[in-house]
Amino acid sequence: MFLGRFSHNLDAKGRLAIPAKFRAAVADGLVVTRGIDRCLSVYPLAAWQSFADRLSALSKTDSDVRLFQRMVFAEAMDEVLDGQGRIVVPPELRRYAGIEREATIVGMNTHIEIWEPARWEALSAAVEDEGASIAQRLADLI
Amino acid sequence: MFLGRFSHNLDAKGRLAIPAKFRAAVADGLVVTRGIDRCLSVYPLAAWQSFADRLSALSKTDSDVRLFQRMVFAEAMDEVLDGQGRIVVPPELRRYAGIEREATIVGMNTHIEIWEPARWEALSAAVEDEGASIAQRLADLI
DNA sequence: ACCGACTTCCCCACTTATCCCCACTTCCAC
DNA sequence: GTGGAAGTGGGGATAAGTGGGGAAGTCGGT
Repeated sequence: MFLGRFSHNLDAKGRLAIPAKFRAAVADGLVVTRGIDRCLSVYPLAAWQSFADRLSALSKTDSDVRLFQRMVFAEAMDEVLDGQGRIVVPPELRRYAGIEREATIVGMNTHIEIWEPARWEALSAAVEDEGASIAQRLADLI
Repeated sequence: MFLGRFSHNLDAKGRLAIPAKFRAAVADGLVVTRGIDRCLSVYPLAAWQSFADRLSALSKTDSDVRLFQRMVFAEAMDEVLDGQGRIVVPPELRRYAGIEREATIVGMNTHIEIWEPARWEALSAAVEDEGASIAQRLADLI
C-alpha cells in the first residue's frame, strides 16, 4: 500500500532515494517506466507482471493499443534498490518527465509515481478548484 | 464505533493524542487524510482498505479518475499509534485543515474527524440554529 | 591485443529528521 | 484523599536522506 507524498532530490548521478516507507514493497525488484500525464510509474515486480500481462492481452489490431504498448514497454527498466534504498532514473525517463534535480514522489496505492515538482503543483492546484465537482461525479462510482 | 467530541493539543512535534476510547479501534493501524470541508479524516486500516480498493479499481483511462486517485492517495498517510496513543499529523495536512495547536476531535461512527476548533465552533453554531430545518430536508432519506 | 577513458556500481560519511522511551501533570474514579 | 489512567512535554538513540570517493567492469581507440 503506497500512500503519501514526498520530495526527494536526484544526485549528480541520477540516483533517487525511494521513501523508506515504500522500500519493503519493492525490495524484491521494481520496474520504472513512462506513466500517463508525463510522470514516471514505478511498480513492484509482482504488480508489474500482472499489469504487463493485461496490457499484452489487449487487441493488437487497435493502433492506439500498439502505441501505448510501445510507450510503456520500450522505456521500461527493471531495477533493484541499492544499499541506500535508491534507484537510478535513466536519462530518457528523466527527460520524458522533465525531472532534473528535485522530484515529487507520490504513493498511488498499487504503484508509485514520480513527478517534476512544478507539474505536480499544477495538478494539485487544479484539484483545489475542481475537486468538489470531480468528487461529485465519481461519488456514485465508488 | 466512534462517538463524542474531544479537545486535545498538538505538541511542538505535531503529535496529537487520540482519545483513549478510540484507540482500540485503530490499534492495528489507521490512515489520516483530507476530509471534506477542510477537516481531516481518520479511518481504521480495514475501513480504508475497502475504500482504497474500490478507488483503485476504477478505470485509469479516465483522467478525472487519475486526478482523484492522485489527490486521495498522495495526501493520505498510514500510521500507527505510538506508545502514548498519539499520531503525527503531517504539516501539509495541518495546513489544509488550518490546525496549529488546538484540535477538536469528533467521532463520526465509522471514522474520526479532526477540526480546527474555530471552524468546528462555527459549524456547531450553525447546526444549533438550523438543525430542525436540516433534519426536515433529510427526513425522507433516513 | 593492449591501453586508456568512461561509466556503473558499491561502500562510506555526514547531517537532519524521526521514532521511541521516560517523566510530569492533570483529571476522574473509587 | 488516594490511586490510576489519560494527556502533555522533552531528550536521546536510531534511521533516513544526501553527497562524495573508490573499485570494478565496459567500451572505444590506438
